Amino acid sequence: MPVPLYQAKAEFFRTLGHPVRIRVLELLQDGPRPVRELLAEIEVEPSNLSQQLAVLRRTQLVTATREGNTVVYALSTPDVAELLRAARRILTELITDQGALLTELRAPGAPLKTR
Amino acid sequence: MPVPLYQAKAEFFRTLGHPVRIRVLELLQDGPRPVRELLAEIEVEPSNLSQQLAVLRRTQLVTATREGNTVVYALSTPDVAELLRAARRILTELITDQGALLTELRAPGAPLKTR
DNA sequence: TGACAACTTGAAGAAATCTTCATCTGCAGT
DNA sequence: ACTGCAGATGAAGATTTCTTCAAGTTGTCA
Repeated sequence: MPVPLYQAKAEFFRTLGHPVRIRVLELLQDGPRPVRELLAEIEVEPSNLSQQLAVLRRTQLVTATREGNTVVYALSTPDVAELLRAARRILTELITDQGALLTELRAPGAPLKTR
Repeated sequence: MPVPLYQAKAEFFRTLGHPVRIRVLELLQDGPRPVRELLAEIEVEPSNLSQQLAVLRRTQLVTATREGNTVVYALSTPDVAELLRAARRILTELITDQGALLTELRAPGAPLKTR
């Protein structure tokens, strides 16, 4: 393997590991969008958004197309949407598990489940 | 949204964004394994592996169980395996799509397409 | 109990990533 | 050509994450 695959995978996940980039990808799930719209929905400075879009472009997760005086971004493959769904499933599960534990901890006198 | 969900997602992906942690998760896809075995397959110092395992434990992606004088790790949910598969699909696609352009991936930002 | 093995933990310097600011490019309208 | 707008880029300081080393647990066995 030219570049260790697990290295590439790690890099890939790291590019997803940023709130703004996640939001961008989620917004693009519903179809292409101009930067202007992304900017309206994500609370971040224009130059910061641009930086994050550049990261997504470098890893080929999105494509940018100039249309007149605006730039339109789109997911480069629908697989990305599927990945985000898989992630959401896991997160939901992990969080509800934790949440259940938390509520039990908050209820004094209630016996803790032991596994 | 209760607590920014996209923040939690980003954190989640960041924990996957490390070569050693990825390898660990992939090895655990085939079932639980003692640290000793992980150590034999991953080229990393014991203390470093331990640090990475701690990260995975904190985010609840894996569980650790002491069995005699060894510690056995396991995926906390099979969904993790599915996520890794989805990631592999995307990566494969992105990489084959690029073909010869792969070399340029590292260097400058991809130029904008013009229409 | 003492020695050893298997891991974990804390801490600190090194390295990577983020945010922000100033500057720059490409396009449209005048 | 000049101006303004939409984004992009480079660079620097702040923040986070990594790696490594020394020291600490916990369990086993003699």
